[in-house]
Amino acid sequence: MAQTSTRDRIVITAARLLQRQGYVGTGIKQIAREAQATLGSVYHFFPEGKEAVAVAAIKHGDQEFSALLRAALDSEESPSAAVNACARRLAEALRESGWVDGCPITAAALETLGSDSEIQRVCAAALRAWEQLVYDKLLRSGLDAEDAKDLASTIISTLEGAEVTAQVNRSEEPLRAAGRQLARLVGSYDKASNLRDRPSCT
Amino acid sequence: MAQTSTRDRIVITAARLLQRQGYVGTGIKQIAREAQATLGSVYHFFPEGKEAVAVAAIKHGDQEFSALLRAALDSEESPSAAVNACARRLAEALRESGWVDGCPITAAALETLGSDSEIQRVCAAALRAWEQLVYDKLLRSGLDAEDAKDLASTIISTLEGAEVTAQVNRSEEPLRAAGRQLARLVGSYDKASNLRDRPSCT
DNA sequence: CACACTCTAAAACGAACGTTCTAACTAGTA
DNA sequence: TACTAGTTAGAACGTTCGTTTTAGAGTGTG
Repeated sequence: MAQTSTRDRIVITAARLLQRQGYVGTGIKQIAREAQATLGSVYHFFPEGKEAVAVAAIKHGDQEFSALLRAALDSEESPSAAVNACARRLAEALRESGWVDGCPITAAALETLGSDSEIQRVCAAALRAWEQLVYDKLLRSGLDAEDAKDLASTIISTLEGAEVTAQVNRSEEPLRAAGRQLARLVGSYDKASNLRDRPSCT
Repeated sequence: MAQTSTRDRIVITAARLLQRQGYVGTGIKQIAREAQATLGSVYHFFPEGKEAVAVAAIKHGDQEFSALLRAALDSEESPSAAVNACARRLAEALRESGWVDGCPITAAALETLGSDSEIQRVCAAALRAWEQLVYDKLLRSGLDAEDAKDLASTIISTLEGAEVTAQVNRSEEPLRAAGRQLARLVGSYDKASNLRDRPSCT
């Protein structure tokens, strides 16, 4: 962290703080302090002010989360096991952070719902990107396009919600339960085709 | 609203604002203004300050959400249809509010994760209560206790997450998709027993 | 050396924050 | 009328907010 550029330190620190305290709860002076930068540096790199810092930070969090999701999805071949792996990795990361580092965008997204700020748009884009990752995995596994669309949306929603529930309860269990149930749900689409092809049950 | 007591107006207004802007994003002066009360009144009824107002507001939102959930769960006999009804009613209410009135506690819960404030505890209690409502419905429908526990947790998580996704995307679709998938998931537990009892497939 | 450019430092601005305080108004009771 | 308790009104305190401003280092090029 000492050899990273000042700009990177600001973005990374802002991402962590936004994720934990939300947009309004995070001061630009706090970002500067914890990033070991000065207020002048922050406004030098982000002359448009706080919102620009937040947008960059959310994009950073988006990519980090995408990487985690991609790794988990690629770690298992079957889509149901892959989805379960996502939930398990999220649970692990959440516990290790002391239940504070959850979804990088939820808090900021909820606070800026009323306003039509740029923050809204990057959050929406992040959600869409994550859904696309899941969607692609499901398609590669041979699911119907329409089924995959509904499923991918639900999987992201469930992971999102289970993460919040896990944070509030300070427990991995909501995420683990969500992983199990999502695996069962995804598996039910496989089984449907299995049943169709199985000669003993038609 | 004109004939409700000042205290009630404060609580109801605070609940709406907390739900839309979160805890730090909602000022105590704004609460007083929009509740048509004065700052003196607010501190008269809540001498402990902002946090006490928030706790009362969140408890109010909890009960309102519980009522909606209970009504939806009771509107259908089969558990899968009931869960789907929950999602549909949430989608309806969300659209009617212009995508701003989502889950009454998520925003406040996320902001106060680090601190061990009373707000944390009421939010956790609310989540547990909602889960219990779903759990009871599933038990009444004849599911295993262990299955019902996992399922109820996942259902609440999914509704929670789908609501956020729907808000960010300004669309009912995430909630409707979640409702469909949750219905399928719950139905798969029914079908398991159906399959077991069906003579043509053993 | 001088110059331009990037980056950092620190002080200061008005506005809004949560909170406290005192004063006044409105019943109801004697 | 006088007294009390419950409620409202509004000014004021110190602090922090996001932002602006001005000045000063650091570095490579002419």
